[in-house]
Amino acid sequence: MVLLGIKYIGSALKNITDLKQLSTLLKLSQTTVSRALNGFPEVNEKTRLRVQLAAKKYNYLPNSRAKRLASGRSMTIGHIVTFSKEYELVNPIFSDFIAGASERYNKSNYDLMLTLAKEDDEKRIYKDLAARSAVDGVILHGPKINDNRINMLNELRLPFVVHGRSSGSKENYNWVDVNNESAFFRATEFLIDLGHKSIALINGNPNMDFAMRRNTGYVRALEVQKISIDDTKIFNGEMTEPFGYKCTIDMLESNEPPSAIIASSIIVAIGIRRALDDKGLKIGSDISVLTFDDDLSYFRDEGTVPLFTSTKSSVREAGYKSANLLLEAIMNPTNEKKGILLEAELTIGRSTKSFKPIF
Amino acid sequence: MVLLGIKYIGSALKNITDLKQLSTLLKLSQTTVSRALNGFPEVNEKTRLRVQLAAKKYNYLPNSRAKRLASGRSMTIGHIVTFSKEYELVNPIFSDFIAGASERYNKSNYDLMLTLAKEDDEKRIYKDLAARSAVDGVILHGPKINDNRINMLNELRLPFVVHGRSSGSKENYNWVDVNNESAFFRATEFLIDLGHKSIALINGNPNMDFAMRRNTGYVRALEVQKISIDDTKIFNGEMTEPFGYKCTIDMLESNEPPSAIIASSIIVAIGIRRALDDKGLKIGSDISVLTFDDDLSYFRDEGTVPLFTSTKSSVREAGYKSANLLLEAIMNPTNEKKGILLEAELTIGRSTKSFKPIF
DNA sequence: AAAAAAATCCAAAGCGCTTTGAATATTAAA
DNA sequence: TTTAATATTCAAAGCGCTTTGGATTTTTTT
Repeated sequence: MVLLGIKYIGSALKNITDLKQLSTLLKLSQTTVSRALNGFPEVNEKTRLRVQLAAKKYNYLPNSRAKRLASGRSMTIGHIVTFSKEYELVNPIFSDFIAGASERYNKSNYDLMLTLAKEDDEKRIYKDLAARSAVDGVILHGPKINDNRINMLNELRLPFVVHGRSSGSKENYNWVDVNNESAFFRATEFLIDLGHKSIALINGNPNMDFAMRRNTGYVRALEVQKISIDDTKIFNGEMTEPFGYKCTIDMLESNEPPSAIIASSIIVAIGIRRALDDKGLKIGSDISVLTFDDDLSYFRDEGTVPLFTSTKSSVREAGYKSANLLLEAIMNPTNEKKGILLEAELTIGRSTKSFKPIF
Repeated sequence: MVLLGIKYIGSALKNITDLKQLSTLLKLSQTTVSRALNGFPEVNEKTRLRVQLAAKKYNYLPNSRAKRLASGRSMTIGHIVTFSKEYELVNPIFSDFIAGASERYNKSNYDLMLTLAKEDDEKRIYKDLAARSAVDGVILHGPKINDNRINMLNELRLPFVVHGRSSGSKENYNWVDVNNESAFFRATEFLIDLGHKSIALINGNPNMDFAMRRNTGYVRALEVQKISIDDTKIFNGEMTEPFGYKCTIDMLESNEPPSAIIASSIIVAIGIRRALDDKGLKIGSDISVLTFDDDLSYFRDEGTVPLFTSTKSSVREAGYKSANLLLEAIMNPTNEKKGILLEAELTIGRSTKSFKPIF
């Protein structure tokens, strides 16, 4: 049984799957139906309502593939997440970052395309995305010092936003970053105020921009207080739990263990805690620990007084803001490039106490 | 300066952006060029080589948007990840799952589309994806007992693979799951063998299928040994670090603390450890802890003897296999539905010791 | 009431590919 | 050498939308 071009199976009405069906049903041209659904002004409001109702009734949604081709826009944002070559590490902060970004994309009907790649493949992937015109823009994760991906993306004329920044880069680009330098300056200063003089830093890989800035903040605070920098207490590496553990054990087994440790990630801090525990030391009272906290959802401390004293900044919020900036840049390609700097807040927990000698 | 349809800027040759340009350059029809690039047999091998070389030279890649429309396939797999309504939690295991899936997709030039959504929106999203024909298939995450999403996806005729299973569901579907029942049976049995009689279980949300199966395995092991089940020692909730902490504190402050605890996630186990530490108890010697371990990359224990005794199964591998099964199902729609059951391995660490009374 | 302006709608072209069906060139069989 | 079979190529249609330019209708102005 066929009625007005719509097939019925029994009494249940079948979905309409393309514009043509819908327009013949409504006795309108495809043009008008398309315009009605896309909110163009040159269509009578009564007609628009009729169209919208029919679309809803028959579960019609425009075919994404066709829409993307016809409109010349992919309505898709690419995120390329790399894992380090040695280990196959996927940074868990990206889940929360993407949760924030996704929230923004949903509002504008953009899709999110995720590519996981080995570091060596990353540049090829950007080039491919641009060549095959698969995305309208990308988010650049984990910028390094002097990151030449930025230069490359500018040359590709692919709109992008950097999550973080790249010191040394001469390029002009959009970015969303947390004030790492200031966060770590304040963190270090806070520990010095508590009387600590030997403060270790367990940081990310040294080629990462955020690690460099954090190091700068840390060093500056020590210099202000005329405390000499002890290179044996600065660690750089992949910010895993075992890394935090190992660095801490090494220090505790050395001649002069620090009285306080600053960690670059909550996951590292968890490793530090395990090491202290193994050595029979009490966090806070024996050794103070302060961590940068991305506010990862599965580690969110719900207690009134959190365990870790931290400089906290929501990576999820960074995701939302990055996405927002990128969509703006896509809509208005002539916009000036813009940087958004988020401040971290220092939250006092139970992991820091004023200095008292224990060794 | 225009040469053979290709514009030169200075001496640098400009990329070719569509088939037409490439085919006129090569003095071939679009048909032939398309076939040459897509590996069709009806094209001379010399011609194919010539085409491939030119494509590479001019950085030509077929426009994804056009290709998807013309071929009728999206070459895209959808992953819908939900966050629970109360908290906005994004499960970190999904990073590693997706890393595995992504590896498989890359091999077949599929893209991965990620949607994060509130639980309430999920069904609408599946319907939309199907209606707008945006993906060729989806992976269903976090199946619940009697999950009606499965029924819905079958009705939508959208190919899918469930990561996990759904007990009670009468539907026929593809799935990849770890043998949770057996893993937790063995874990419990192992602790009983060590002399433990009071064993707590900190599990996921009770409506989750995996949580139910784990509970079943745990209960069965106790029953086999004629140990009565103590409901006050079974906890269900979102598997966060604070949840592990809180459950443990509650038990330790009760009249009869357990001598061993089984955790459903390494993140919960970290919370347990913190609680034990706060109460001055030593993990392993005072209270044994055994955890299910998804082998999350950022928590991977590199030491020779890992801290936690665990039943381990790589969620990354599950991701790869799920992706593989889905692509198979898409290629051969008439294939029988298939289930893949992964076994977890019991790895002995330092967090479990034979029972000795401490209270 | 006719003319001008505004509102509403439509036919057809085009997005950049894939794929069908036919044409042409080459090779094998008679 | 001719014919049949095979290999290779091509022109054109079509995927399901958006968008252009024009046609038609309605409203406003004179």
